[in-house]
Parts: sequence; C-alpha cells; structure tokens
Amino acid sequence: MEPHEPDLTAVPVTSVLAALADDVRLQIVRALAEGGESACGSFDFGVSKATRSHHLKVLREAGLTRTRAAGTSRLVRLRRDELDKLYPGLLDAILTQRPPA
Amino acid sequence: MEPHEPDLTAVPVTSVLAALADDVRLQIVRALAEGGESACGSFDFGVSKATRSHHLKVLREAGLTRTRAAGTSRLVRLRRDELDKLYPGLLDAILTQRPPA
DNA sequence: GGCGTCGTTCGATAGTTGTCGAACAAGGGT
DNA sequence: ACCCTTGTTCGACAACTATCGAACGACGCC
Repeated sequence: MEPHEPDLTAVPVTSVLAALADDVRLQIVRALAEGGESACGSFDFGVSKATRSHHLKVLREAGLTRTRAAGTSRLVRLRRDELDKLYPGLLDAILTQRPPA
Repeated sequence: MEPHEPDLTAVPVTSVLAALADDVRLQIVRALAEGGESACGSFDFGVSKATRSHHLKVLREAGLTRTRAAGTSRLVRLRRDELDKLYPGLLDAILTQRPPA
C-alpha cells in the first residue's frame, strides 16, 4: 500500500484547514509538534483505534504528516518544514496554546 | 436580532479553522481582506443568497467577521486586528495565494 | 507454526453541513 | 401606499464525516 502522501502544493488550502479543524486531529498534531515522530498507538485520545486510524489517514492525505513502517508499528511525523515553508506561521498560530481566560 | 458576534478568545480554534475550511467562505474572507468592508450582496460566488447568508453566519459566529446594518444592506468586515493578535500569521498564511504550480 | 500486538479496512449508524427554493422581514424610493 | 431590493429564516434534501465493532493483514516473538 502506498501511503498516499501528496505533494503539499497539490492539496487545496481548504483540505489542510479541514484536516486541522477537528479536536482529535489537532491533539495529534500538537503531540507530534512536541514529541516528534511517534507511533500511531501513542495517540490515545479516547477514541477507538479505528477512529484514530481514520484521523491519521485524514492528516496524511491532507499532506500534514508522513508515515513509515517500523516493524509492527507505524511511525508518524509532522511535515513541519514543508508546512512552514508553504504556510508560514500557520502551525505556530494554531499550536500556540491561548490563555485560558 | 443581536448579530451574535462572540469574543474571539471564546471560540475554539477548531471552529475558526472549520469556518475557513470552505471554498466559498475562503473566497469571502479573501474578498474582505482585499476590499475591506463590503455589503453581503457583493459576494456572488455562484451560490444562492440563502447559502451566502448561511456562510456569512458561520463566519460571524466563528468570530471572523463583524456585521452592521446600513440602510437596506448589511456591511461585513474582517476582524483582522483581533485575528492577527490571537493567531498571528494565520490569515497571512492562508490568504497568500500560492504559486499555481 | 502459532499467538499476540499493531494497525487498516469494512459496513453501519448517527450527526453535521452545504445547498436550494420559498416564505418572510426591513428599508428606501417613487 | 406600493413595490423593489436586500437579507434572514425555514424546511428539505443530499453529501460528507466522526464514530464504533468486527474482520482482516502484517510483523515479531516464543
């Protein structure tokens, strides 16, 4: 199975934004931004593994992540440099935790 | 009818992103960023006025725009300064037209 | 080889969303 | 007063999406 990781410039902005416009996926992206490359299973945000797999697929197909096999696991990482180049400031703006009040 | 324009800090990031993750709404935001305050009717992007009204409502309730009545029309404007303050770089990153290739 | 782990895929389902036409409301002009 | 313009709201409908359990596949290990 090709992991279907598109060229970021070929992904419409709306798809990138839609991929980020979900709470679970945003948590995944935040975790990746902080923790670097991580196994799929490390994102346990109260959803089933089927749902998690679905969200990772959305992120991957929106050009936000890359996935590679590593034994029985799969390692996911943010395509941060590409994102920062194409959408400078986007990730920073989104990932910055806002003041609670 | 109060226009229901929330405090931006009270709007979840995902709602802001979701509001921007639609082609019609993104066109509206682009037009507002370029043209400043505009009447609702000036956004004729091939959708009915009902649909346009719906999209403007989504943008307003996501904290992206402000609306004020002006005679028979309604003028809409981007809350750019607030957005730039809370999400620095977000609008710029999104509104910048990417190279076609 | 067999088993457990990790992850994807399938089918189903409930909820959300984009779209429309039609009906309604508010203003301005003649 | 009438009408036309401008927008909003109300169903209705189709399309998409988030979610799950279950079945399946791939890999390492014992």
